[in-house]
Amino acid sequence: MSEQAAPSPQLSRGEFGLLILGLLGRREMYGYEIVAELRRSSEGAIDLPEGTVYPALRRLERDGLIGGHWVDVVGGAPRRRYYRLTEQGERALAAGREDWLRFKSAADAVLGS
Amino acid sequence: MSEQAAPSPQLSRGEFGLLILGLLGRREMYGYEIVAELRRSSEGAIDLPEGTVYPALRRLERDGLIGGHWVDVVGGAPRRRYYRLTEQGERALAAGREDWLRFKSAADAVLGS
DNA sequence: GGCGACTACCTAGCGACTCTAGGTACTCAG
DNA sequence: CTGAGTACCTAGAGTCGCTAGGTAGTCGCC
Repeated sequence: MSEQAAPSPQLSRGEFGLLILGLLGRREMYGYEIVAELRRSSEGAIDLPEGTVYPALRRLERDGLIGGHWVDVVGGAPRRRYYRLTEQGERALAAGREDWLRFKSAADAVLGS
Repeated sequence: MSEQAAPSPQLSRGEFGLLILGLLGRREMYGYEIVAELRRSSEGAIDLPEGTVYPALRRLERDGLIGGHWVDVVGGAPRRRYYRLTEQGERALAAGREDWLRFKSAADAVLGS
């Protein structure tokens, strides 16, 4: 290992980034859609403002975990930037899922629910 | 409202603080012990450095969620600062547990585990 | 023709948190 | 006398989340 710095030694950092990766693991999506889809598929429990999501998408792209491309929409609607996982992003998602499972049961043990 | 700022609109902020509250909900503990106990009861999954825990304890005390008192130890060992939950801390822990449950199932839905 | 609502993107800057990397001070074993 | 253990602490850097704006176009409504 150590071909690259581990991004989440402790989870907690980049947690929302992981959720975005989770969504993009299902299908290609654009920022505005991610905000809505996150709210919908979490039944309102996770409601990230745009000012959180757009910078997160830029970080994920900067770090090579996702790739984006512009798509023009017919009918004068604003163009969209669609993102999909890169191969590195797939691996990060898989690792992140494991981290999440570990963290979840650890936190459950501590919180005693 | 605004008798006091809501501390966790989205979880994620003060998550480790919540874990500390969870431990202190079981019994009085001191900082150094919390580090070890967190590592032990999470089976190594959560391993916070002292530089994270001590400032977190100070914040929690500053915010009135925990109260600390010094205890001298016989035998020349360093004195310890034991912390226990205040009433406000108990309430915060209960609310935090609910937040955690909501966040957990939301994240599970998104990550699809 | 003007107003609000919606889609879709973006950024600067504040505040908050985590962690690194030290430091203090004392005890005990070898 | 060196190292390991206990137990506390802090400054500073880096990162992240969110507020609060802004741009720009379309659409429906009165």
